[in-house]
Amino acid sequence: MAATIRDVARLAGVSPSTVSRAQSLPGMVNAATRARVAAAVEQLGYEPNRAARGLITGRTGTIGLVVPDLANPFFASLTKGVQARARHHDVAVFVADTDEDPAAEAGLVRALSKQVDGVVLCSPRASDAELEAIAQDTAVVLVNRTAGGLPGVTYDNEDGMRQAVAHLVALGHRRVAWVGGPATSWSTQHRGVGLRAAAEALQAELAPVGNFAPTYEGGMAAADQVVATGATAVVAYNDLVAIGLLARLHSRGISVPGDLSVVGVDDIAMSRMARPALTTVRLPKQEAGRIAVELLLAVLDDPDAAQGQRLKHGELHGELIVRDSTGPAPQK
Amino acid sequence: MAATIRDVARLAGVSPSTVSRAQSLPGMVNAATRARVAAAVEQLGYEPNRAARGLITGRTGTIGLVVPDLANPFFASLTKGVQARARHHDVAVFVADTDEDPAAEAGLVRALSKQVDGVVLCSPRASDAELEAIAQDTAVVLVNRTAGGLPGVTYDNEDGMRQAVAHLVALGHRRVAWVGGPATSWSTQHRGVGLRAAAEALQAELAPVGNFAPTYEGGMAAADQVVATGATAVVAYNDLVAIGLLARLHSRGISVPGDLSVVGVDDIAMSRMARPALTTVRLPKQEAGRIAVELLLAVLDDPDAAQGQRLKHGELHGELIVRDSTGPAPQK
DNA sequence: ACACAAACTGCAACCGATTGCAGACTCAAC
DNA sequence: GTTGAGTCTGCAATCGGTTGCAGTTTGTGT
Repeated sequence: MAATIRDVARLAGVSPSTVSRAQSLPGMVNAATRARVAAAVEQLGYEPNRAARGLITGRTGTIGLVVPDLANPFFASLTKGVQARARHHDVAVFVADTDEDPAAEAGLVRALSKQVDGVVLCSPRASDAELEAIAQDTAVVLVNRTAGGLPGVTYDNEDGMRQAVAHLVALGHRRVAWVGGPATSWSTQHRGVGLRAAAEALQAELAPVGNFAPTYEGGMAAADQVVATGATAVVAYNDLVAIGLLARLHSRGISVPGDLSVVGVDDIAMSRMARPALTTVRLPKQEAGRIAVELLLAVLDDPDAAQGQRLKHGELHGELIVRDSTGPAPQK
Repeated sequence: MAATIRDVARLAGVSPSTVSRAQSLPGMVNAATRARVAAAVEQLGYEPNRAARGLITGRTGTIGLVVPDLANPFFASLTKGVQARARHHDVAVFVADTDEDPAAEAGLVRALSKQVDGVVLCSPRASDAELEAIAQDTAVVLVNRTAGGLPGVTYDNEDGMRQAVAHLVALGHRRVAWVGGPATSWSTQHRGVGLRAAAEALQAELAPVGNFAPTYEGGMAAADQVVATGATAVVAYNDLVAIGLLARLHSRGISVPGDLSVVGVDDIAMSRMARPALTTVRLPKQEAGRIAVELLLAVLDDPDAAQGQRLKHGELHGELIVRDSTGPAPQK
């Protein structure tokens, strides 16, 4: 069994209170005593039990992270960012994966909320009302989503889409297909809006082909519909979908970018390994994770800031990375 | 603030003890009382605080998971397996990522150990002695590694490598290069042993090119050395490395599988998306995660089983998935 | 109506920490 | 030698649960 504060106290010949203070308020205890305590701590390899501390202080030094799918590299990177930042603040992270199941979301947050100080919720599918209800009794920071006045970090999807469309239009494309992700996804909606706005501004035509799973399979499923639109370029919800498109287009003998240009979103590691390497809007994923942690810790330090008017919100910008999957529009 | 057991007790008009028992030992409390408690629980959305329970029972219902790199799809899948199984047992999971830093390992486990019942350690780089020391005061289950008599789950690397070599030899390859992963990696060692044994048995020649980072970059870095060996086929430490090889070989104008056949290990999602699609030894990743959880829970239920003689250990088998990156050896 | 067992329920102690408060000690000044 | 201020340290309460033990009901047999 691991050492408790009492074991340390006994060994150092002081009371548990003194041990506790020696750790957290060193100035308050005599240097000689402090040294004895430090020696005992060292000898026993003592680490305070955060759970117990949490009961008293209300701060467990633990946060939760809820993501739709850890196998999606986008969320894996984001998780790494959260991890890294959390460790930097000496905070532990609970990770939960909803498996893209909206129903599991609320339950997971509820289950988590008791054991953590707050939760980072990524790309939640729940309604605004549900999210605000959750935020009633748990500190919440959203990622890839806005809801009510909840603090969060998002990407400027409109701007990213504008970059993508501008790139395609410059290459001579006039008709651009759009493969959306889950219909309830905030990102899908905002990317759709951004695309429509950009298409209008740049006098291109947008051809949405509907909503698909945000996966490789989703892209495979969407490919033929994309071809049927007669578009010369396509923007996919994310890179996974774009790579699925690439695969299906390849097997149908459609050349990329010769016949069709493909643009993704995210810039996951896989994208530069794709053949052809994928042109995509790079989103700073780890950065988003880091900011989410900072936001959450800030909210925890001053809950009123979040409840009141000055809500915190970070917005990150994507950057178009041009690779080999986009090229001049074919001459008809 | 979330509801506590006292709130529920007050609302139901009973004592906290009764609420506690109504939850855990339903048979011990009157049906009518139990119903009142259940209603109160429902109304308040009460969930017991695991941390507090853990102080008494010694079981927090939480386990830790330590992986080298969450951005590596292999570990992402494994994590999903752990998650899923843990949720099934109503156990929460702390995930920590060491960023492939062996020094961080022990520290993370130490930090985790106070807040969890046990830890699943994936592909640890620490020495056997260090691992056994850790296991002294924390229940540990290893994945991709054996050490002392610690319980764990591993893959039969020898058999997987045998399948790969047999496949290559059948295609006429006689000289096979081997790109190893981190030198301290248990998997690297066992795959190396398996390859040597298989090569000897099948009268092929093995050309090891050294140790590389288990990443896409590692593969890029190894490619030219592989070519220099004059081998007609190469087995890579994992799929990430294999895909890195593919990329560098492509840019050097070396045809796969025309000039060189490439085999990976893991079968991550990316592998079937690679061009050419990667032949690889598929390892059941989520399965490993699930088994690790079962093992850990079994150890927790009966610690002596692990300390004593009947140590638990799971071994999984890989399966060669033949895709397009392997073909007949070129005629010289 | 009374005794007695069985079935419930509540009291109080406990887990491992933190922290307000008060007591003990040191030391200097009068 | 007392007094007073200033440090340091320990006592005890507390957090949210769990559980051994004892007390209260309830129901049954006579």
